[in-house]
Amino acid sequence: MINITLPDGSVRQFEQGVTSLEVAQSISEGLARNVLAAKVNDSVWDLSRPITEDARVQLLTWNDDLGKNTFWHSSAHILAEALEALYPGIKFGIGPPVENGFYYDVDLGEQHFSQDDFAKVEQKMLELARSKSEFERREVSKAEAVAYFEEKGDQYKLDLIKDLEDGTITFYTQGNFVDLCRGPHLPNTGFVKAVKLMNVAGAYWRGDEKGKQLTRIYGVTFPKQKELTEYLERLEEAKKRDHRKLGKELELFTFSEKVGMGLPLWLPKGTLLRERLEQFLRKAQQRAGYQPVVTPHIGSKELYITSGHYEKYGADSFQPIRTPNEGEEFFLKPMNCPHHCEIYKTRPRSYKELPVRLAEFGTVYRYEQSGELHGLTRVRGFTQDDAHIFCRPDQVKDEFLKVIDLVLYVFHSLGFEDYTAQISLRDPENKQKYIGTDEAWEKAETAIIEAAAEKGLSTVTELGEAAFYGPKLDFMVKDALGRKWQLGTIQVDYNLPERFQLEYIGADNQKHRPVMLHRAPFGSLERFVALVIEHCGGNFPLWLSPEQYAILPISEKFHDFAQQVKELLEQEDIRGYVDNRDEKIGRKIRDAEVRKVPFMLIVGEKEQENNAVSVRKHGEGDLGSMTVGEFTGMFKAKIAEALNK
RNA sequence: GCCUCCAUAGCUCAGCUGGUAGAGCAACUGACUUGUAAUCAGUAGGUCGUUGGUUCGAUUCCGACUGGGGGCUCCA
Repeated sequence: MINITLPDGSVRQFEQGVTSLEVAQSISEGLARNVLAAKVNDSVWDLSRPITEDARVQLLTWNDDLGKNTFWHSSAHILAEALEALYPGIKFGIGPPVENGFYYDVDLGEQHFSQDDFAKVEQKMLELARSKSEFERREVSKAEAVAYFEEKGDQYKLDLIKDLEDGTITFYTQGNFVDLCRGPHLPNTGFVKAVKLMNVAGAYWRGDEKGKQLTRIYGVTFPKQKELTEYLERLEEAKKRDHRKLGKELELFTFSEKVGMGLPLWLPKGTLLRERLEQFLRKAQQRAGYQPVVTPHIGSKELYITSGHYEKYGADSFQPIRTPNEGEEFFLKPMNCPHHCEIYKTRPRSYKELPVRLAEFGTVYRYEQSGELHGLTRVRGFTQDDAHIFCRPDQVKDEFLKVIDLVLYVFHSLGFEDYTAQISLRDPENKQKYIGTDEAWEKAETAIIEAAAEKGLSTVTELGEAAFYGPKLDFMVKDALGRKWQLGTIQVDYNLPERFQLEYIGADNQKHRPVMLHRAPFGSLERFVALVIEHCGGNFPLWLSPEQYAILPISEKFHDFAQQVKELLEQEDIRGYVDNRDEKIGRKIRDAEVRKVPFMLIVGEKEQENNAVSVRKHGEGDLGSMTVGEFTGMFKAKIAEALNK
C-alpha cells in the first residue's frame, strides 16, 4: 500500500500502482468525470499513469491553469492529427498550450493553408474528438525516436530529439497520430467538445529570425460548447475597447500615410487628454523633488558614441542628418539620458545636492521594424515621461524605493491594479550583448531585487530582458486583447556615469562617480494613453475626459443661457461644449452618450427660470435638476475622490 | 524585416462568375423650435490605395509597391 496526500492534507491509502483517476473516483464520481490531469508531487501526470510510491496528488480540472494547459496541449495534438489527415506529408514543429488556447507550428511544404480552411479542419478535429481516442504514453529510446521520425522525414522533430537525453523520451499516440511529447495528456480526445481555430501566422523555427519560417495555427477548445460561445463573445467585447478603434471614434489621434508610418498625430481631444496626464505627473514629480528640463530633439553623433548607443543601435536606427556645409552628423534622439548627462555636467556637483532628479517629457524617435508597429503602443516617435536621477551609491536603494512609490501612485490613480512587476536581468549566457563590468551589473541587479522585495512587489524575473546598459524593473499591463505591454520602467545604470565621466565631490573632498537611475512611470505617453483607453473603454475618469460636459439646450431660445452656463464652468476650469444644433433634445443626448461625455447638462425653460441645469450622467441617466454651483461642487468632489483614493 | 490576410465616399459596409459603382451615418441647404439615446426633405461627395500587366473592356483576374490587421523576430 502507498500513501497519497491530498491538497487538504488528508492522507489516503491505495494499492501500489494506483492511478490518479482511481484516486479521483474514490473521492467522487463527479470529480472523476471532470478531472483532466493530476499533479503528482511536483510534476503533472496523465491520469492513467500508475503511482508507485507515496506521493502528494492534486487533481486538476478545467478550473486549474495546469488542467487547462493539459486540455489545450492535448487539443494541439488533435489539431495535428486533423492536419496530418487533411494535408498528408506535412511536418510538425512544436504544439504547446498558450494563455488562451494552443498552437501548432507546421511546415506545409508545397501545400497552402489559410483561414478559408479553418472550417474543414475544425470539423475534422471534432470528428476526432468524438472518436474518444485514448492518449497512450510510451517511453522510447533515443534511437527508436530518431528512427521513427527519420522514417517519417520530420526534420523538426529530429532537431528536437537531438537535444533530448536518452531515457527521458516519450511518445504519445492518439488514433493514427504519434508525437514526440513530454505530456501529460487528457485520458482521451472525447473531453474536447468545442473547437475554434483563431488565426494563422508565420513563426520562425526555434524563434530564429534567420531560420525557416513555419505556419503557426492558433486554436482554442473547450469542454462545453457554451464556454466557447462565451469566450468568443468576450473577445468581441474586447475588440470594442481596442484603442485604435476608440481613438478614431472619439477623435483622439490619427495616422497619416503622408506623415509616415508609426508617427501618431494627436487630435485636439487626444491632446487635451495627454496634457492632463502630463499635468498630473508634473505635479507628482514636483512633490517628489524632480526638476523639469528641456532638451532638443537631436544630438550629435559624438554624444551617442560616448553613450554607447551608436555602437549598439547606430546601424539599426534612423540614419543621421547632416549639416549642409560642414557635414556634421546629428541623430534624432532615441532617448534622453545622454542629454541629461550633459546637463548634470554643466558644473561641479557636491554630494550635498545629490540626488539630482532631472525630468523631461522628451519626444524620441526610434526606428522600429515596420511589422512591429501597432496603434499607439508601438510607434516610431513618442514622448517618454523620462527622468534621470543622479545619486550617491548609498542613495540608490532609497531612490529606487521612492520611484516604485511614484509608479504605483500613477498606476493606482489610473486604475491599473492588474499589472506584472517584471525584474529584467542580463542573460548570463550572452554577456557580450551588454556593456559594463560584471561588478556593476551585479550591484545593479542586487539593488533592484532588494528594492522590489522590500516593497513587497510580487515579481517575475526574466533573464535576457535587461537593457544593454543595465537591469530594469518593468511594470507590464495587458491590453484589451490580452497582449502584455511595458508601461512603467525603472533602471539602474552604472555605465553611463562612467562613459560620461560624471562626478561629484564627496565629503572627503575627493571626486566620486554618481549612480544613475532611469525611470518613466508612464513609459511613453502614447502607449500609456492606449492602455488607459482600453482599460476604461473610452469612458475616461472625469479628470482626464477631454469633454467633461455637454450643455444641451432644449431649443434655440436657450442658447444664450447655455452660453452663460458654459462661461461659469470655464471659470471653474471645467471643460466642455454647447450643442446648439437645431436638433431635438433626444438627438443631442444620444450624440453626447455616443461621444462618452460624462455629464450632459440640459437647459430649457425651467432651468433658465431657476438658474439651474438638469444633469444627466453618461451611462446612468437623469440625476435631476441642480444649480450650477451645486453641479460644480459635485463635479469637483468626484474628481478629488478619484485622485485621492 | 519575415509569413499571412486585407484595402470601395469623412465613417461603417454592399457590389454573383470582368461590361467604369450603391446604402446607412456624417457633411452641406431648407423646413421644424423641440424635455432625457437618432425630426423630415433635398444637395453634394468616389480616376474603387498606387502602379504595371492580361483583356475589345479591370473596382473585379495576375504582379509589384504603399498602407493596415494577425503573428514571428526585434524593442535603448
